[in-house]
Amino acid sequence: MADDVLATDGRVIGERAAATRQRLLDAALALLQRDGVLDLKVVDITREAGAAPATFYQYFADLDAAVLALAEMAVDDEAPLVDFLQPVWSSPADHPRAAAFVDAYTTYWNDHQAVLLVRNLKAEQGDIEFRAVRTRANLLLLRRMADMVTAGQAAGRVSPLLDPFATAAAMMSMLDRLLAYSNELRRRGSSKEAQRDTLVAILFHTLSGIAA
Amino acid sequence: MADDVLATDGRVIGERAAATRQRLLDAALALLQRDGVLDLKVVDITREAGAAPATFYQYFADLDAAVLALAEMAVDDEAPLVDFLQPVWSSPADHPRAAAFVDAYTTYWNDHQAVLLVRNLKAEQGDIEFRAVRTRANLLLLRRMADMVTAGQAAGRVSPLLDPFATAAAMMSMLDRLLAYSNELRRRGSSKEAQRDTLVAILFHTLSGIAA
DNA sequence: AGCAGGTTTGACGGCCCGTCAGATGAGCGG
DNA sequence: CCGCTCATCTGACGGGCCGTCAAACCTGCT
Repeated sequence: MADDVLATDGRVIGERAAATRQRLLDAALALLQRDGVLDLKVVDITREAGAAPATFYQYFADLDAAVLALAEMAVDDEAPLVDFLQPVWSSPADHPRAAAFVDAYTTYWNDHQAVLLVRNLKAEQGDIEFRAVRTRANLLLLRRMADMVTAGQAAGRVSPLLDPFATAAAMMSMLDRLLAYSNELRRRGSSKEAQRDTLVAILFHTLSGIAA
Repeated sequence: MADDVLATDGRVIGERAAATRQRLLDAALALLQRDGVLDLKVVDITREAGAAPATFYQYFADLDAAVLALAEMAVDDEAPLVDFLQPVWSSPADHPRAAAFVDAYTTYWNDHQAVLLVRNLKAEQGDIEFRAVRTRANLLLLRRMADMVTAGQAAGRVSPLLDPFATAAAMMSMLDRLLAYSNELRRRGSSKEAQRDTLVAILFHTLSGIAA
């Protein structure tokens, strides 16, 4: 399967076109980070990229398609995080692994925040394609966390009341949102370190069943 | 303090005007729920409300101001939820209280989802006013949860590693986001009941320190 | 040089924005 | 019932962005 990039009209694009497309994506990302989705305009993107407005539509059906492409780019960066969830946390000595995971996830989130916020909004509003990218991005991590819960339950450490997949999703949700919330929390008196340690403690206990 | 509603030009508005303003808000809410923020247009709002486009600007400086007004309306509905967090959960017999809280919060979320999604997006993108409404909406619950953690720590049930406020925020985050995620989870094999029970279990254990 | 693609563009009709100046409605003194 | 006044609403407009053409432009090849 050739996953060549296609233009809007379906033709496979060449080197020059690929470069233009990439310039457009770079410009879109920059504007997204600076102004947010609600102010993202294709005119601005093309201006920023030094192209004519019409060029944009050669490569993207509309603004959504471009943002979706940005979301695709973030998928790959999430996969390596799964390494921090291996092997199953089964003793207090594994606590640092949870900390390392939280730190790595925090970095990932900070790098991609602007895109992830839109991706999640669109997904939650019911857009099927954005749901799909989100799922594709998270699935490795979710499955791995669910496996940890299942293993913990088999070993009698984790409460059997927990649904493994729902638990995994709850942990991911907590991570995502708390990071988005982070600055406000600081203003209310929880230092970044306290936030981090709290996340680590909840995550470690929930997935391993081991008291902190 | 008279918190009379003002028109854009600063004058206090009368009865007829108040009704028009409300019709505009109702229309905006309906469209927001149907199409999402990204497709929300003032022309559509006024058309839906049976008014001229210019009328909209009598009462709202722009689209944001109207959405902010909708977010304000959601604040009041969140306050009553604090009753479910009283008194402090201190024995396994309090488990049903956690369940009742999750159910009530779920209802609240479902009723206001469209508005809450935008409010959170804007807040996370750094908009100060939207941050303020969000904080105002959540603060009662957050404080109460933080108090529960503090009480649990004093009683030796809850790990001292947890920062009370950060823990509260983590729980709220988990609730918000998991609800947004809910339908997708169902498709992956976690029933609504399993999701609910999982949320309840994590929430109850984290805030009370009591194993499920 | 000349040709054949792939690639970019200028220009256009259409829609939405946000703002006027003026029209419409409602209450009130006569 | 009139006519006045002030609050409220509106039609119409310049400006900007959207999305789509047909035409102009590049680039590699013969």
